[in-house]
Amino acid sequence: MTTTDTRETIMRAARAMLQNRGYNALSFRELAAEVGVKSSSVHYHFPTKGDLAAALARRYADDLVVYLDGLLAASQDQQSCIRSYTGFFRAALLKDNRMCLAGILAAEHADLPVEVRAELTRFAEVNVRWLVEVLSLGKSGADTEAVQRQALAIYAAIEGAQLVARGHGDVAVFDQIIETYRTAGVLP
Amino acid sequence: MTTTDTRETIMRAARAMLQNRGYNALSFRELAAEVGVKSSSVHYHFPTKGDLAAALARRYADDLVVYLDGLLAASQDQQSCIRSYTGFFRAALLKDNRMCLAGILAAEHADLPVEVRAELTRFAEVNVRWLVEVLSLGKSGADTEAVQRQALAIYAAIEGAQLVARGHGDVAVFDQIIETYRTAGVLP
DNA sequence: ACCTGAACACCGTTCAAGT
DNA sequence: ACCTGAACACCGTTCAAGT
Repeated sequence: MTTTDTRETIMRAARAMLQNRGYNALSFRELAAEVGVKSSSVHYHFPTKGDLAAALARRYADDLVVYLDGLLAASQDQQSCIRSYTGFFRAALLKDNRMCLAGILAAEHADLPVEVRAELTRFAEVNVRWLVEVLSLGKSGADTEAVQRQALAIYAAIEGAQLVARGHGDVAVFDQIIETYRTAGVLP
Repeated sequence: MTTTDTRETIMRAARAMLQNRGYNALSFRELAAEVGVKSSSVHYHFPTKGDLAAALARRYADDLVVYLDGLLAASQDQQSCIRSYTGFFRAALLKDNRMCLAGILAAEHADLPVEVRAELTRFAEVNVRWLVEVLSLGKSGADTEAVQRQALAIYAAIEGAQLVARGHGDVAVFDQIIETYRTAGVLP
Protein backbone atom coordinates (compact mmCIF):
# COMPACT_ATOMS: atom_id res chain seq x y z
CA MET A 1 0.00 0.00 0.00
CA THR A 2 1.56 3.24 -1.13
CA THR A 3 0.17 5.86 1.21
CA THR A 4 1.52 8.88 -0.66
CA ASP A 5 2.19 10.87 2.46
CA THR A 6 1.94 14.48 1.34
CA ARG A 7 4.42 15.70 3.90
CA GLU A 8 6.96 13.19 2.65
CA THR A 9 6.33 14.06 -0.99
CA ILE A 10 6.86 17.73 -0.19
CA MET A 11 10.16 16.99 1.52
CA ARG A 12 11.47 14.95 -1.38
CA ALA A 13 10.61 17.61 -3.97
CA ALA A 14 11.87 20.43 -1.74
CA ARG A 15 15.20 18.76 -1.13
CA ALA A 16 15.86 18.52 -4.86
CA MET A 17 14.93 22.19 -5.34
CA LEU A 18 17.06 23.24 -2.41
CA GLN A 19 20.17 21.41 -3.58
CA ASN A 20 19.70 22.72 -7.09
CA ARG A 21 18.80 26.34 -6.53
CA GLY A 22 19.19 27.25 -2.88
CA TYR A 23 17.06 28.69 -0.10
CA ASN A 24 15.90 31.93 -1.65
CA ALA A 25 14.93 30.28 -4.94
CA LEU A 26 12.86 27.62 -3.18
CA SER A 27 9.25 28.52 -3.95
CA PHE A 28 6.26 27.26 -1.97
CA ARG A 29 3.98 27.84 -4.93
CA GLU A 30 6.23 26.01 -7.37
CA LEU A 31 6.70 23.26 -4.84
CA ALA A 32 2.95 22.94 -4.28
CA ALA A 33 2.30 22.72 -8.02
CA GLU A 34 4.82 19.92 -8.34
CA VAL A 35 3.30 18.00 -5.46
CA GLY A 36 -0.25 18.66 -6.61
CA VAL A 37 -1.60 20.76 -3.74
CA LYS A 38 -2.00 24.46 -3.01
CA SER A 39 0.75 26.50 -1.42
CA SER A 40 -1.35 27.07 1.68
CA SER A 41 -1.37 23.31 2.10
CA VAL A 42 2.42 23.27 2.14
CA HIS A 43 2.22 25.86 4.90
CA TYR A 44 0.02 23.49 6.86
CA HIS A 45 2.84 20.95 7.00
CA PHE A 46 5.66 23.48 7.26
CA PRO A 47 4.44 26.82 8.65
CA THR A 48 7.39 28.77 7.27
CA LYS A 49 10.14 28.23 4.72
CA GLY A 50 12.57 28.16 7.62
CA ASP A 51 10.71 25.20 9.14
CA LEU A 52 10.89 23.31 5.86
CA ALA A 53 14.57 24.05 5.28
CA ALA A 54 15.47 23.18 8.87
CA ALA A 55 13.61 19.86 8.59
CA LEU A 56 15.46 19.09 5.36
CA ALA A 57 18.84 20.01 6.77
CA ARG A 58 18.19 17.94 9.89
CA ARG A 59 17.29 14.86 7.88
CA TYR A 60 20.23 15.46 5.54
CA ALA A 61 22.65 15.43 8.46
CA ASP A 62 20.98 12.43 10.09
CA ASP A 63 21.13 10.41 6.87
CA LEU A 64 24.79 11.28 6.41
CA VAL A 65 25.63 10.16 9.94
CA VAL A 66 23.99 6.78 9.35
CA TYR A 67 25.85 6.38 6.07
CA LEU A 68 29.24 7.41 7.49
CA ASP A 69 28.95 5.29 10.62
CA GLY A 70 28.05 2.37 8.39
CA LEU A 71 31.23 2.95 6.40
CA LEU A 72 33.38 2.94 9.49
CA ALA A 73 31.69 -0.18 10.81
CA ALA A 74 32.25 -2.00 7.52
CA SER A 75 35.87 -1.03 7.01
CA GLN A 76 38.60 0.28 9.22
CA ASP A 77 40.65 1.29 6.20
CA GLN A 78 41.33 5.02 6.32
CA GLN A 79 41.80 5.54 2.61
CA SER A 80 38.66 3.69 1.55
CA CYS A 81 36.63 5.59 4.17
CA ILE A 82 37.83 8.95 2.84
CA ARG A 83 37.20 7.80 -0.70
CA SER A 84 33.60 7.01 0.16
CA TYR A 85 33.34 10.35 1.93
CA THR A 86 34.41 12.38 -1.10
CA GLY A 87 32.10 10.12 -3.11
CA PHE A 88 29.15 11.47 -1.15
CA PHE A 89 29.82 15.02 -2.37
CA ARG A 90 30.67 13.77 -5.84
CA ALA A 91 27.28 12.07 -6.06
CA ALA A 92 25.48 15.38 -5.59
CA LEU A 93 27.30 16.88 -8.58
CA LEU A 94 26.51 13.81 -10.65
CA LYS A 95 22.84 14.15 -9.79
CA ASP A 96 21.86 17.15 -11.90
CA ASN A 97 24.86 19.25 -10.79
CA ARG A 98 23.45 19.57 -7.29
CA MET A 99 25.33 20.83 -4.28
CA CYS A 100 25.72 19.61 -0.75
CA LEU A 101 22.77 21.06 1.16
CA ALA A 102 25.07 22.57 3.76
CA GLY A 103 27.32 24.13 1.14
CA ILE A 104 24.60 25.92 -0.77
CA LEU A 105 22.89 27.04 2.45
CA ALA A 106 26.16 28.36 3.86
CA ALA A 107 26.40 30.73 0.91
CA GLU A 108 22.96 32.09 1.78
CA HIS A 109 23.86 32.30 5.46
CA ALA A 110 22.76 35.93 5.82
CA ASP A 111 19.21 35.10 4.71
CA LEU A 112 18.70 32.02 6.87
CA PRO A 113 16.42 31.88 9.91
CA VAL A 114 18.17 30.83 13.10
CA GLU A 115 16.70 27.31 13.11
CA VAL A 116 18.29 26.62 9.71
CA ARG A 117 21.63 28.04 10.84
CA ALA A 118 21.57 25.72 13.81
CA GLU A 119 21.16 22.65 11.60
CA LEU A 120 23.97 23.92 9.39
CA THR A 121 26.30 24.15 12.36
CA ARG A 122 25.33 20.66 13.41
CA PHE A 123 26.06 19.31 9.92
CA ALA A 124 29.57 20.73 9.98
CA GLU A 125 30.16 19.31 13.46
CA VAL A 126 28.97 15.88 12.41
CA ASN A 127 31.33 15.89 9.44
CA VAL A 128 34.33 17.00 11.44
CA ARG A 129 33.62 14.50 14.20
CA TRP A 130 33.55 11.59 11.75
CA LEU A 131 36.65 12.80 9.94
CA VAL A 132 38.50 13.00 13.26
CA GLU A 133 37.56 9.40 13.93
CA VAL A 134 38.82 8.27 10.54
CA LEU A 135 42.02 10.31 10.78
CA SER A 136 42.68 8.82 14.20
CA LEU A 137 42.52 5.22 12.94
CA GLY A 138 45.62 3.38 14.09
CA LYS A 139 46.88 6.35 16.04
CA SER A 140 47.07 6.11 19.82
CA GLY A 141 45.06 9.29 20.42
CA ALA A 142 48.04 11.62 20.40
CA ASP A 143 47.84 15.06 18.81
CA THR A 144 44.08 15.55 18.81
CA GLU A 145 44.51 19.29 18.16
CA ALA A 146 46.23 18.70 14.84
CA VAL A 147 43.73 16.03 13.83
CA GLN A 148 40.85 18.38 14.58
CA ARG A 149 42.40 21.08 12.41
CA GLN A 150 43.02 18.66 9.56
CA ALA A 151 39.43 17.41 9.72
CA LEU A 152 38.04 20.93 9.38
CA ALA A 153 40.46 21.69 6.56
CA ILE A 154 39.34 18.57 4.71
CA TYR A 155 35.68 19.49 5.09
CA ALA A 156 36.33 23.04 3.84
CA ALA A 157 38.47 21.85 0.94
CA ILE A 158 35.82 19.42 -0.28
CA GLU A 159 33.05 22.01 -0.06
CA GLY A 160 35.26 24.36 -2.05
CA ALA A 161 36.01 21.73 -4.66
CA GLN A 162 32.30 21.14 -5.07
CA LEU A 163 31.56 24.86 -5.37
CA VAL A 164 34.21 25.36 -8.04
CA ALA A 165 33.34 22.17 -9.94
CA ARG A 166 29.68 23.15 -9.98
CA GLY A 167 30.65 26.45 -11.57
CA HIS A 168 32.36 24.48 -14.31
CA GLY A 169 29.45 22.06 -14.51
CA ASP A 170 31.97 19.25 -14.71
CA VAL A 171 32.55 16.43 -12.23
CA ALA A 172 36.00 15.86 -13.69
CA VAL A 173 37.05 19.20 -12.20
CA PHE A 174 35.96 17.94 -8.78
CA ASP A 175 37.90 14.71 -9.21
CA GLN A 176 41.02 16.54 -10.28
CA ILE A 177 40.95 18.95 -7.35
CA ILE A 178 40.36 16.13 -4.86
CA GLU A 179 43.26 14.20 -6.37
CA THR A 180 45.52 17.24 -5.97
CA TYR A 181 44.52 17.47 -2.30
CA ARG A 182 45.46 13.82 -1.94
CA THR A 183 48.90 14.13 -3.45
CA ALA A 184 49.49 17.24 -1.34
CA GLY A 185 48.60 15.27 1.78
CA VAL A 186 45.54 17.20 2.90
CA LEU A 187 43.58 14.01 2.32
CA PRO A 188 45.12 10.73 3.50
CA MET B 1 32.99 68.29 -7.33
CA THR B 2 31.13 65.22 -6.19
CA THR B 3 28.88 64.30 -9.09
CA THR B 4 26.89 61.62 -7.32
CA ASP B 5 26.60 59.43 -10.38
CA THR B 6 23.45 57.39 -9.81
CA ARG B 7 24.74 54.44 -11.78
CA GLU B 8 27.86 54.36 -9.63
CA THR B 9 25.89 54.67 -6.39
CA ILE B 10 23.68 51.77 -7.46
CA MET B 11 26.70 49.61 -8.19
CA ARG B 12 28.29 50.30 -4.84
CA ALA B 13 25.13 49.48 -2.88
CA ALA B 14 24.36 46.45 -5.04
CA ARG B 15 27.80 44.99 -4.58
CA ALA B 16 27.46 45.07 -0.81
CA MET B 17 24.03 43.42 -1.00
CA LEU B 18 25.30 40.79 -3.40
CA GLN B 19 28.30 39.82 -1.28
CA ASN B 20 26.14 39.71 1.81
CA ARG B 21 23.02 37.94 0.63
CA GLY B 22 23.51 36.63 -2.89
CA TYR B 23 21.84 36.96 -6.26
CA ASN B 24 18.30 35.88 -5.44
CA ALA B 25 18.11 38.05 -2.35
CA LEU B 26 19.27 41.14 -4.24
CA SER B 27 16.17 43.34 -4.52
CA PHE B 28 15.78 46.17 -7.02
CA ARG B 29 13.18 47.83 -4.84
CA GLU B 30 15.30 47.63 -1.69
CA LEU B 31 18.29 48.81 -3.68
CA ALA B 32 16.35 51.75 -5.13
CA ALA B 33 15.16 52.79 -1.68
CA GLU B 34 18.72 52.80 -0.40
CA VAL B 35 19.95 54.87 -3.32
CA GLY B 36 16.97 57.21 -3.19
CA VAL B 37 15.32 56.51 -6.54
CA LYS B 38 12.49 54.29 -7.78
CA SER B 39 13.09 50.71 -8.85
CA SER B 40 12.14 51.55 -12.44
CA SER B 41 15.03 53.97 -12.40
CA VAL B 42 17.41 51.18 -11.47
CA HIS B 43 16.06 49.31 -14.49
CA TYR B 44 16.96 52.28 -16.65
CA HIS B 45 20.64 51.83 -15.76
CA PHE B 46 20.54 48.03 -15.61
CA PRO B 47 17.66 46.58 -17.65
CA THR B 48 17.68 43.25 -15.80
CA LYS B 49 19.12 41.86 -12.59
CA GLY B 50 21.41 39.76 -14.75
CA ASP B 51 22.84 42.90 -16.34
CA LEU B 52 23.53 44.39 -12.92
CA ALA B 53 25.10 41.24 -11.52
CA ALA B 54 27.20 40.73 -14.63
CA ALA B 55 28.47 44.32 -14.46
CA LEU B 56 29.36 43.84 -10.80
CA ALA B 57 31.13 40.53 -11.41
CA ARG B 58 33.05 42.01 -14.33
CA ARG B 59 34.30 44.94 -12.27
CA TYR B 60 35.06 42.65 -9.35
CA ALA B 61 37.30 40.51 -11.55
CA ASP B 62 38.92 43.54 -13.18
CA ASP B 63 39.71 45.12 -9.83
CA LEU B 64 41.20 41.89 -8.55
CA VAL B 65 43.43 41.59 -11.60
CA VAL B 66 44.80 45.09 -11.06
CA TYR B 67 45.42 44.34 -7.38
CA LEU B 68 47.10 40.99 -8.02
CA ASP B 69 49.29 42.24 -10.85
CA GLY B 70 50.35 45.07 -8.60
CA LEU B 71 51.37 42.56 -5.95
CA LEU B 72 53.48 40.60 -8.40
CA ALA B 73 55.10 43.75 -9.71
CA ALA B 74 55.98 44.91 -6.19
CA SER B 75 57.37 41.65 -4.91
CA GLN B 76 58.62 38.48 -6.50
CA ASP B 77 58.37 36.65 -3.20
CA GLN B 78 56.04 33.68 -3.57
CA GLN B 79 55.01 33.42 0.05
CA SER B 80 54.19 37.09 0.49
CA CYS B 81 52.18 37.05 -2.75
CA ILE B 82 50.09 34.12 -1.56
CA ARG B 83 49.66 35.74 1.81
CA SER B 84 48.24 38.85 0.17
CA TYR B 85 46.05 36.64 -1.98
CA THR B 86 44.43 34.86 0.97
CA GLY B 87 44.18 38.29 2.57
CA PHE B 88 41.85 39.39 -0.21
CA PHE B 89 39.31 36.70 0.72
CA ARG B 90 39.89 37.27 4.41
CA ALA B 91 39.01 40.95 3.97
CA ALA B 92 35.54 40.05 2.69
CA LEU B 93 34.80 38.07 5.85
CA LEU B 94 36.08 40.90 7.99
CA LYS B 95 33.78 43.33 6.21
CA ASP B 96 30.41 42.33 7.64
CA ASN B 97 30.99 38.59 7.07
CA ARG B 98 30.76 39.02 3.31
CA MET B 99 31.75 36.44 0.76
CA CYS B 100 33.77 36.55 -2.40
CA LEU B 101 31.36 37.57 -5.16
CA ALA B 102 32.30 34.55 -7.24
CA GLY B 103 31.86 32.17 -4.34
CA ILE B 104 28.38 33.25 -3.40
CA LEU B 105 27.30 33.39 -7.05
CA ALA B 106 28.69 29.92 -7.74
CA ALA B 107 26.33 28.53 -5.11
CA GLU B 108 23.40 30.11 -6.97
CA HIS B 109 24.73 28.87 -10.30
CA ALA B 110 21.44 27.26 -11.36
CA ASP B 111 19.59 30.58 -11.09
CA LEU B 112 22.11 32.74 -12.92
CA PRO B 113 21.57 34.18 -16.41
CA VAL B 114 24.24 33.19 -18.92
CA GLU B 115 25.95 36.59 -18.88
CA VAL B 116 26.60 36.25 -15.15
CA ARG B 117 27.88 32.71 -15.54
CA ALA B 118 30.31 33.94 -18.16
CA GLU B 119 31.78 36.51 -15.77
CA LEU B 120 32.04 33.84 -13.09
CA THR B 121 34.04 31.60 -15.37
CA ARG B 122 36.31 34.50 -16.23
CA PHE B 123 36.88 35.24 -12.55
CA ALA B 124 38.00 31.69 -11.87
CA GLU B 125 40.29 31.79 -14.91
CA VAL B 126 41.87 35.05 -13.81
CA ASN B 127 42.56 33.64 -10.36
CA VAL B 128 44.09 30.44 -11.66
CA ARG B 129 46.23 32.29 -14.20
CA TRP B 130 47.71 34.53 -11.53
CA LEU B 131 48.28 31.63 -9.14
CA VAL B 132 50.10 29.75 -11.89
CA GLU B 133 52.37 32.74 -12.36
CA VAL B 134 53.13 32.93 -8.65
CA LEU B 135 53.66 29.18 -8.29
CA SER B 136 56.04 29.27 -11.26
CA LEU B 137 58.30 31.90 -9.67
CA GLY B 138 61.87 30.67 -9.76
CA LYS B 139 60.94 27.52 -11.64
CA SER B 140 62.19 27.13 -15.19
CA GLY B 141 58.76 26.44 -16.68
CA ALA B 142 58.85 22.70 -16.17
CA ASP B 143 55.74 20.78 -15.10
CA THR B 144 53.04 23.26 -16.10
CA GLU B 145 50.37 20.57 -15.80
CA ALA B 146 51.04 20.05 -12.11
CA VAL B 147 51.22 23.80 -11.46
CA GLN B 148 47.88 24.31 -13.18
CA ARG B 149 46.31 21.64 -11.01
CA GLN B 150 47.75 23.09 -7.84
CA ALA B 151 46.52 26.57 -8.76
CA LEU B 152 42.94 25.33 -9.20
CA ALA B 153 43.17 23.35 -5.95
CA ILE B 154 44.33 26.46 -4.09
CA TYR B 155 41.49 28.52 -5.49
CA ALA B 156 38.92 25.86 -4.53
CA ALA B 157 40.40 25.38 -1.08
CA ILE B 158 40.27 29.09 -0.30
CA GLU B 159 36.68 29.43 -1.51
CA GLY B 160 35.80 26.46 0.70
CA ALA B 161 37.58 27.94 3.70
CA GLN B 162 35.61 31.14 3.23
CA LEU B 163 32.30 29.29 2.90
CA VAL B 164 32.90 27.29 6.08
CA ALA B 165 34.27 30.24 8.05
CA ARG B 166 31.26 32.32 7.04
CA GLY B 167 28.99 29.64 8.44
CA HIS B 168 30.85 29.96 11.75
CA GLY B 169 30.80 33.74 11.49
CA ASP B 170 34.39 33.74 12.63
CA VAL B 171 37.48 34.87 10.71
CA ALA B 172 39.66 32.85 13.05
CA VAL B 173 38.20 29.70 11.50
CA PHE B 174 39.32 30.94 8.08
CA ASP B 175 42.82 31.67 9.36
CA GLN B 176 43.12 28.26 10.98
CA ILE B 177 42.01 26.39 7.85
CA ILE B 178 44.38 28.39 5.64
CA GLU B 179 47.23 27.67 8.05
CA THR B 180 46.46 23.96 7.87
CA TYR B 181 46.61 24.12 4.06
CA ARG B 182 50.00 25.78 4.37
CA THR B 183 51.51 23.20 6.67
CA ALA B 184 50.08 20.46 4.43
CA GLY B 185 51.79 22.05 1.45
CA VAL B 186 48.75 22.95 -0.65
CA LEU B 187 49.76 26.58 -0.21
CA PRO B 188 53.44 27.46 -0.56
C1' DA C 1 19.15 61.61 -20.79
C1' DC C 2 17.06 60.29 -16.75
C1' DC C 3 13.21 59.31 -13.82
C1' DT C 4 8.46 57.88 -12.55
C1' DG C 5 3.59 55.44 -11.72
C1' DA C 6 0.92 51.90 -12.97
C1' DA C 7 0.37 47.42 -14.40
C1' DC C 8 1.66 42.36 -14.84
C1' DA C 9 2.67 37.82 -12.96
C1' DC C 10 5.30 36.33 -9.31
C1' DC C 11 6.62 35.54 -3.92
C1' DG C 12 5.88 33.98 1.59
C1' DT C 13 2.50 34.28 4.97
C1' DT C 14 -2.04 34.47 7.36
C1' DC C 15 -6.59 33.10 8.23
C1' DA C 16 -11.32 32.14 7.94
C1' DA C 17 -13.72 28.56 5.74
C1' DG C 18 -14.49 24.11 4.05
C1' DT C 19 -14.33 18.61 4.36
C1' DA D 1 -6.62 16.23 10.30
C1' DC D 2 -5.93 18.19 6.06
C1' DC D 3 -6.83 21.35 2.39
C1' DT D 4 -8.36 25.67 0.12
C1' DG D 5 -9.34 30.79 -1.64
C1' DA D 6 -8.68 35.25 -0.73
C1' DA D 7 -6.04 38.78 1.01
C1' DC D 8 -1.58 41.19 2.37
C1' DA D 9 2.89 43.19 1.35
C1' DC D 10 6.56 41.78 -1.30
C1' DC D 11 9.32 40.69 -6.04
C1' DG D 12 11.43 41.61 -11.34
C1' DT D 13 10.00 43.54 -15.48
C1' DT D 14 7.67 46.54 -18.95
C1' DC D 15 6.11 50.72 -20.78
C1' DA D 16 3.83 54.93 -21.60
C1' DA D 17 4.43 59.34 -19.68
C1' DG D 18 6.87 63.02 -17.74
C1' DT D 19 11.15 66.44 -17.31
